[in-house]
Amino acid sequence: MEAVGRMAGVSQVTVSRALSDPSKVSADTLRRINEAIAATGFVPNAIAGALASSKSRLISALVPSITNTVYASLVRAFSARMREADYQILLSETGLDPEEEERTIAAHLSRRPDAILLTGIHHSPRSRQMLLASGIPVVEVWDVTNSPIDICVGFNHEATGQAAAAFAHEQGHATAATIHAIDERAHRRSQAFATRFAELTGTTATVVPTESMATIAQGRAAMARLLDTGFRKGFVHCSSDVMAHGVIIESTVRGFSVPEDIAVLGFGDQEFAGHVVPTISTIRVDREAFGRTAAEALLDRLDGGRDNAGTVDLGFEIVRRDSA
Amino acid sequence: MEAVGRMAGVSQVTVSRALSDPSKVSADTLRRINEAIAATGFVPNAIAGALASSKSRLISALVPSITNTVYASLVRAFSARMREADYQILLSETGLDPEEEERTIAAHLSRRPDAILLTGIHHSPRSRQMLLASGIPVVEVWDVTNSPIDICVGFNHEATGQAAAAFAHEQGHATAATIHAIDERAHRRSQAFATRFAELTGTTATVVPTESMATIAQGRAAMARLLDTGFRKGFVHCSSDVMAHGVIIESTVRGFSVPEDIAVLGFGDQEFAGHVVPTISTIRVDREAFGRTAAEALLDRLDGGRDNAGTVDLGFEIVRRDSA
DNA sequence: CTGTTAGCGCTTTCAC
DNA sequence: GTGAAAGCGCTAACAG
Repeated sequence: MEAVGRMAGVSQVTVSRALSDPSKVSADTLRRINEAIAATGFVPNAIAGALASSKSRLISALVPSITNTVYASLVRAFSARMREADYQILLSETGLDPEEEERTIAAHLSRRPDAILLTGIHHSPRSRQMLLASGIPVVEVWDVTNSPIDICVGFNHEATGQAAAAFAHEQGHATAATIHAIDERAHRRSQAFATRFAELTGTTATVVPTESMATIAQGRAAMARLLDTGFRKGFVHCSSDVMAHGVIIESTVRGFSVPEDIAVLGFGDQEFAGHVVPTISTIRVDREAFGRTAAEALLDRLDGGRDNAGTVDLGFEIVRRDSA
Repeated sequence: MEAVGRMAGVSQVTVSRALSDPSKVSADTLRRINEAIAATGFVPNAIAGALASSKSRLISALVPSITNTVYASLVRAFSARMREADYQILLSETGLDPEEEERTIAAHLSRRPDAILLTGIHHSPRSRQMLLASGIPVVEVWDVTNSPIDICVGFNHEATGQAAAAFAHEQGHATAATIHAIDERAHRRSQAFATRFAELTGTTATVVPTESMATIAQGRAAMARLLDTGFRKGFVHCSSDVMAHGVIIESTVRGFSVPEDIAVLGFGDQEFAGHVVPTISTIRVDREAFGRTAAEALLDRLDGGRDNAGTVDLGFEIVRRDSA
């Protein structure tokens, strides 16, 4: 800035002003400064700016996995909104390990982000403490709780499982199974489904956990195991559309018809769900809305808003298609 | 650090040393400092550190879209490796617009990243200039060129299209079409396919562009259009597995059999390709390898390596399954 | 509208 | 092994 200022015949501060608020500088000065910037190829140093102003214009975002469409589209919507407001996103994957999340949170906080987005509501005590101590707005997405760290935007996972059980029951299914990926929230949806199904029908649903994240291969394998143990007819609740797709394929290949023999309900309403054959009935959650709402809540706070702490439940909706 | 030092009975610099290189501090001092850190909940300010040392330990990464599995898994592998080396990733989507990329590059460079990863080899002149002026290592991934900005890790898109045409020809197909998403590289793969197919068979392949990114719905719609214009038998080259999946679904629904009537070749070897019915023949590129190789090249450079500029072609492979 | 003076919280010399 | 001093490149008051 010093050099740019010299070239434009002004001091360093004036250059700073021209960049941060052009209206504070005379038209002629502004022109000369811009020329000097163009000539030198000057790129302001945001690190120095952040240190001096203690505003980093950086938002940190932590998700379990970015290859999972569900989180990726949430982050996309979140980033897009934050970027409009001139914030950048420091993104990290935390995987499934809370220890890993704790380390990542510490690393992110050292960059002094202006706010932070976390996935889920379970964080280690030390994580909570660091977050609270940092004093920045925190938004937890993709789940709801009565005791958020700060802001929380999500939906009730148990409620989706219960709604799925009611849906199965209404359709007269007397037998059911629930297949879920290795994911704490998927597990809770499955459990809620099984519990409510038992309450409604008196019959226990088989819970089939898989050893990894949701893939078609895992869905097929899980369904294969279920069929091998004698499952012949009934309702299959899946923790994701990808799993459901695998379940449908395996069932069809083995000669069962969907939904007549086996009715399948997915979760997430991913793009393909409405376009494969048979189309997949699913539980829709508006992923983009989570990202957008989380961003708005944070922006409101960053603009001086104080009273929007608390939980927002964005709900869900069962989308009935051909598979169930 | 001042406060931590006071509590531990040492100066601020000693705290700094204890954190950056514990071996420079006596065992006893180290212990007292660590106690003080634990007691105060001190989190070092990486912004100040970066300003003082002019090393940000930040790597910026620009991809067209994070919801596209192809780029997401590439970034995943890249981030994982960089993180092992204690670097964090500043990630942004650039979309399809080069202007947008230029703005994003400027914003990223202002954070003084230690290196930068870009997707593709086409960047605006001003982008190239800023990148060069920044003096940091630059890696371009997912394509190859004879004139990389610095390091380049990718594969030859034209070559994949040509190989696909040869593959179609070997199987005796006399008619062909190629469907591609709105993506410059997908377009080049399609063109290369059409050109080589014409050279080999004397027959022109129909090129079917779609108006958006790859989705099953787009694949189905494109195939519907193709069938509506009289396509009945032949080879369909697709710019992605997702498109291919849509093509297969639409063909099947309309009573055509795959691969007997219509042979379909995808691109990317995504997870589902080997598990849907029929399994999808595809062109595999090792996405994780691109991310990992790019990371290694950057790390080498950041560790003082100087001579690894240039292009690495990681190639591709046709995976023959049931759809073609 | 523009300039001067102080830092922001670290790392980097250079002493001791 | 430890400390003192001098910045890194900006922004934030405060003058004028």
